[in-house]
Amino acid sequence: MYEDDNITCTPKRCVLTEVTNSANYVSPTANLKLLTNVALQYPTPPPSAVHRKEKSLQILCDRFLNLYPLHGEGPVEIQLDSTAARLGVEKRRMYDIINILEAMQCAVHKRKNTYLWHGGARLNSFLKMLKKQGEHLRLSEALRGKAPKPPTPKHKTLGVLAQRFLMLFLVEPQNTLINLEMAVRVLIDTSSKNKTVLSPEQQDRQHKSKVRRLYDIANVFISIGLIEKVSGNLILKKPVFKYVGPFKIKKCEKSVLSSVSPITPLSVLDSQQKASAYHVFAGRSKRKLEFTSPTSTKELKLGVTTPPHTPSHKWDEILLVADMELTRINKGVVL
DNA sequence: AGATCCCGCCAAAGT
DNA sequence: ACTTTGGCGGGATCT
Repeated sequence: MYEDDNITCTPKRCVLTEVTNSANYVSPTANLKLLTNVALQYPTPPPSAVHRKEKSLQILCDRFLNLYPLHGEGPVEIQLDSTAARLGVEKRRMYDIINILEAMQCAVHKRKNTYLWHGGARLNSFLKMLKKQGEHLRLSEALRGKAPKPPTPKHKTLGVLAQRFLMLFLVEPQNTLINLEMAVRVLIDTSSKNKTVLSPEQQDRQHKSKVRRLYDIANVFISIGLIEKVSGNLILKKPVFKYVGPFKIKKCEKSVLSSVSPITPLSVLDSQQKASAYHVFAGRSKRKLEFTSPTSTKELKLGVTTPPHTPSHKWDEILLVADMELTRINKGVVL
């Protein structure tokens, strides 16, 4: 059922005697032993090579969603260990995925080893809240160095990072392209690091680490259908991402339906909603994912200037990103 | 060579 | 003390 996804074709049949040079009949048991030995003779199929892609978080998440669809019935319980086994991965990888999905309200940590899967049932409303939160954090301004970068909590950093990464898309005009460099810049809290004045070396390490995480996050976001990687842009070599959610129906590799536009309008994002909860995640644990406590915004009092709608075509998009990128490059290191 | 990011060590949080 | 979570970055792989 599962696990068959990777199989591309059936290995070519061949008679045992061809392989063993033996014409004598052997019992099934002996056969097995023989085959095992023969198999060991052959060079172990490249343990890596093509396999790396197969092991990507995106693929893994795809397979995970195969087991637990975004658009399923009622909530379902997920056992991490057994799921990991079914998917044939280390349990550690399950944490990578489930943490991000949890941050998207797709699942809730119920108890040890157990999550309650809600799928995308809450996604739309949650995205609305994320956008609000993003505006509250003034991420749009922060992106352009017009506002301080919001401090980041210490727990659930992957989940928080995922949420904030997504906020960037929600807060910006539709179709804004965002690259990882831009994102990391706002998402790294450089301001108050206690007294630890990050040495330029540590800074670089931190930066790289954050980028790694964003790659991970981007991969599951892509799997969920929230964002897309925009490839082949002529201006920037680095990849940029584009928001395409919520609920872009995953195009199944196998069957292609006739319908064309599986993209749900983003109208939901424009409506207002009272966002009262900062603590998004239920649960009594210390490892609670929380939105940054209400930023004590008394220093800068600017109205949120999120542009209403700026339908822009490709070039505008690219130029926007290019502009920001150039600005960064020219500006060098900034606080 | 630089971008991408899998893998798993090991420490913190939880029981 | 033991187990479960998950931060983190070395280095393999891909472009």
